[in-house]
Amino acid sequence: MARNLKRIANMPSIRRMPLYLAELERLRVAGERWASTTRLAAERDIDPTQVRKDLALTGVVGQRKLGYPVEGAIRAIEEFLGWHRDREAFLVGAGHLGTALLGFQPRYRPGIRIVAAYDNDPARCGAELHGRPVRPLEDLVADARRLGIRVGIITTPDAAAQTVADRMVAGGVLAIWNFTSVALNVPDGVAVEYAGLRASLAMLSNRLQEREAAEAAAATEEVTP
Amino acid sequence: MARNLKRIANMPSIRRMPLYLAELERLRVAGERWASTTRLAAERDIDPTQVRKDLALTGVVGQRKLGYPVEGAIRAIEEFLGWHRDREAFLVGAGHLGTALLGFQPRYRPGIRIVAAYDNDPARCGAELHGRPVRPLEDLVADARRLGIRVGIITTPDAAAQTVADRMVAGGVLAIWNFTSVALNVPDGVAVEYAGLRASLAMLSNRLQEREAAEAAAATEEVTP
DNA sequence: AATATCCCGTTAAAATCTTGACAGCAGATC
DNA sequence: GATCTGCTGTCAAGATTTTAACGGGATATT
Repeated sequence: MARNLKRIANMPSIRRMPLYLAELERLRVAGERWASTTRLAAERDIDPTQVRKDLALTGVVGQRKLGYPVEGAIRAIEEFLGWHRDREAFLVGAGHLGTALLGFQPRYRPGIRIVAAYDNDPARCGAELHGRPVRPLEDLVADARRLGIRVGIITTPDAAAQTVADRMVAGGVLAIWNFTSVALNVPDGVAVEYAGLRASLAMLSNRLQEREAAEAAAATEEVTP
Repeated sequence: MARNLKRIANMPSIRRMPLYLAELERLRVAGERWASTTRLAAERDIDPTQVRKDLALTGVVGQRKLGYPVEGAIRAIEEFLGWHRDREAFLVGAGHLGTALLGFQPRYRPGIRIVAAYDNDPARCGAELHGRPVRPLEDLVADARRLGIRVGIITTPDAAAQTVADRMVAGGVLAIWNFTSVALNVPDGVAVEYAGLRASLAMLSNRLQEREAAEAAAATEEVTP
């Protein structure tokens, strides 16, 4: 039974959760106690029914006429995603992107707490980056085992990605957040999630092209109506 | 007709394009001339038919028995996404993340070329970051108009996002790559794409929880089979 | 030359995801 | 206290996306 919890929640729903969370947190800060899906949906251009279905996945129950309790919904989503407690993570690749991730406020990388960074470059090792030590890559496996690290983040150049992933797996990591464009080869039990910066950039380019095509079409239309 | 190019391509297909591109570029570097969807798909855990359908969108045509021409497919995808030529872009928010984006190799932010950064903090302005000038936010609108900038990137804290977006729109920007979690309010003609770092993190957390649940279930099973 | 194999491209079926419809209740209004 | 409104929760329909099935040509093999 527990084995078959697969596919209870669908992917798009999970990807939308952070949107709701952000909106709900804004409402909380504004002092609101209740949030209706009507408002939530309008902000993000989603169907209200969709929002209700998504929220239903988290177990939060709404109040007719009022909506969902802001605090309760936030807690429910966070628990659903496992963001109510931070997991310790290692980051490999202390370049620009890695440094940026280390510098993020906890609010911007919820669910994880990066406890150490690793790098191949001896010049970078030994130093501290935003309060976290930068250590040589060789130590990763032993450190991960010792500390029971379950989450790894890869922000290296593409060329190093597979090697790093191998070490993470050897160290017992179960989930890898991959910022490279390499298709990582890992055993079945390990989850790899592609950060997908290029994917969202692809969407942006595509939509920009649409806009420009529409512009061009409109211009043509004026000439030949 | 040109008006109705909407919904020719579906969203998931577009998001997958960069994966194919990365794989094809690896093959090109390896000296391969042909790429079969069988191999492409196996790498990324996608159905081969899906890959063929996606590639069909770009207009590239394959060769029976051999596959798709590596060079041709790369060119086709790049043109489909509008990545064959870089668009000039402004970046606002010269913090950690903004700096990281400025420092990326062109290969890692294809389709755009960031020509200047803007920031609210006078201490940051005037300097250069990875060869690009950092200018005061007040200048953004005029600069964007003068240079005909179409793409804006927001890497500010959430609080500043809407103000920045307003200025971008005023400056004539048509597409915004939004790294904040704010639901931006923009006119109809402007496209906003959420970078969605938190969305992919949500997926990762969810899958990690699945793995751990599976572990726990397996452990229980041993006790009570 | 005939046969076998590989892989594209298209059409059909299945699965997933989104949107619409509506019953029902809580609270506000009159 | 009756009515009206706003919002939840669920079921059904619709749209989109993925997977399966298969015909057919190009190349290699015997």
